[in-house]
Amino acid sequence: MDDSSTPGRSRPAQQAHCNSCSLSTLCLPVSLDLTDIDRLDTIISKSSPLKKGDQLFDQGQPFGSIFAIRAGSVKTYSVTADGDEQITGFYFPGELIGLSGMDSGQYPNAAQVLETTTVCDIPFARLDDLAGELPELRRQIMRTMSREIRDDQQMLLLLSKKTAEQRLATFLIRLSERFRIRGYSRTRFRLSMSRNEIANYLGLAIETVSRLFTRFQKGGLIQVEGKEIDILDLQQLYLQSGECPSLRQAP
Amino acid sequence: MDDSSTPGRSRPAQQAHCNSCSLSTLCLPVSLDLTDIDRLDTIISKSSPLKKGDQLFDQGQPFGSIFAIRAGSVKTYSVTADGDEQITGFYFPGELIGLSGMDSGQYPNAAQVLETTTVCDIPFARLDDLAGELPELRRQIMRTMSREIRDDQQMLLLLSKKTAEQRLATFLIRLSERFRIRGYSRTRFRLSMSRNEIANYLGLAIETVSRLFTRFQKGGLIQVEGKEIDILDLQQLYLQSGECPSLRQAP
DNA sequence: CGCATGTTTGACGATACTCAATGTGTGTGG
DNA sequence: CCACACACATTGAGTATCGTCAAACATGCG
Repeated sequence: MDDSSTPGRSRPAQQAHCNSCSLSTLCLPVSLDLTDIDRLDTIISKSSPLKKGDQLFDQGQPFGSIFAIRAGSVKTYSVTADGDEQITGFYFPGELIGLSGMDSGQYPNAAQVLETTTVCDIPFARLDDLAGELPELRRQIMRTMSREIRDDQQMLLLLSKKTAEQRLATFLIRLSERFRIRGYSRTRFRLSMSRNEIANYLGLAIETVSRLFTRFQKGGLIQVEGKEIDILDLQQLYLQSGECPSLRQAP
Repeated sequence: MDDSSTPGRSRPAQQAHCNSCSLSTLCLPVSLDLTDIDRLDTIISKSSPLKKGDQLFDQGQPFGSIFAIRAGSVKTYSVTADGDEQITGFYFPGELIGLSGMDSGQYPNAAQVLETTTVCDIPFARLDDLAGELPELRRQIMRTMSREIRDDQQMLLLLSKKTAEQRLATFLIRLSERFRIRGYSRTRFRLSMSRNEIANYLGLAIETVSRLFTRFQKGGLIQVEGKEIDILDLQQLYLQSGECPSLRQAP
């Protein structure tokens, strides 16, 4: 079996088709016209399905491509000097990964697949060329990076100021919103990451996360069964989260 | 006295001159040729000196410009639902602020001046136009955003995994490096932010920061006198910080 | 079916926070 | 120029939240 750590090589790369992709309103093609999307298509290749645990890229690996998720989910993480990892984000269909590698020429973090996942491989050199010709593409890339900065800073606030309870409530609410935007239920979904990964991401011990799930369930806020979660009282969860309502997007 | 919350308006804006600016190797003009820098100059205006406490922009304010620091220092912070603030970064000469406002059309955080500071006001719409014509400028903007993402993610790691001691050591080391790059001493410098701001940034209580300064001093690592700091044992401080040596830039 | 991995629950303890008082600097006005 | 006020900083004592350790329990895969 061939090495699937460099997606798109394990089998001959397939060309992607943004035009027919249901994610085009969330992903890079936003606000491109059909002609421009076709040009984007020519540089993008779709990976064969990656399976849980496959690396999209490793920390320190030379930066070459950014990746758009077509289906599945991915985590990014940095590794510290003493070997333990810090998860910096979870990514879902339509989202872009790898942009933080642009500056230094190598990925400053690693990306690993959480479940069976397919991605679009977008060679950065070619994307950059295209960005020079298509102003809307350029803007969309920048907007994506801008959003990433904003989201990371929101996480700084969470890690610095919020209690364990608020962190988990915030986490669930943000997931809920992201699923909603993608057309899924905002109250019933599957957590593709493990408790350990949730804990790591939220800066908590796994035991704390486990206890909180139990407490939220006893309080009637949620119903959990393994990775399946059902949010029973989104309103109450929102109050627990300490989130600022003004930052919500208009429906 | 006129409102200086919108710098560049309090007095007639002066044109900036990147060509003669000593920061051009750190700032936006990196890798632009002289002709291109001249074009950049035409859209940039230099602010009159801002004084401690002045706002560069407020959270939620419509996004219009990004700012480059010429002299002084600035903090950015987000405000939570219940009113307390989280500092998301400190910025020094040659660094760019405000890029996170691109996506949503309003600044998701606020920026406040820590000491007497002058900045360059760069209207984003015009910068964006210029980015369409100058590929190197486009790349530099993207690299800047990429670096911001990387730095924020480093902070996530710090807040999530490091002890109070490691956080402060890391903070001092990173400052040291940034001063070195700017041609200042890497062992003696002035902290333009208060203890409170350091504590806030590092996700600690002010008392903890104060105790750590004392402990570091007793341990012979540093010498503090108010805002003046002298790093006596950079090596040891580095060991305390738990930072990964591989991430250091080549000298 | 059994091992491995992941999750839950409990008891205990440490790190860092809160509260409170004292100490130090800085700017203002007499 | 000094005294006062105010913000900022330091130091101490007590405590709470969350992490660590440990064991039982569930889940899933070969």
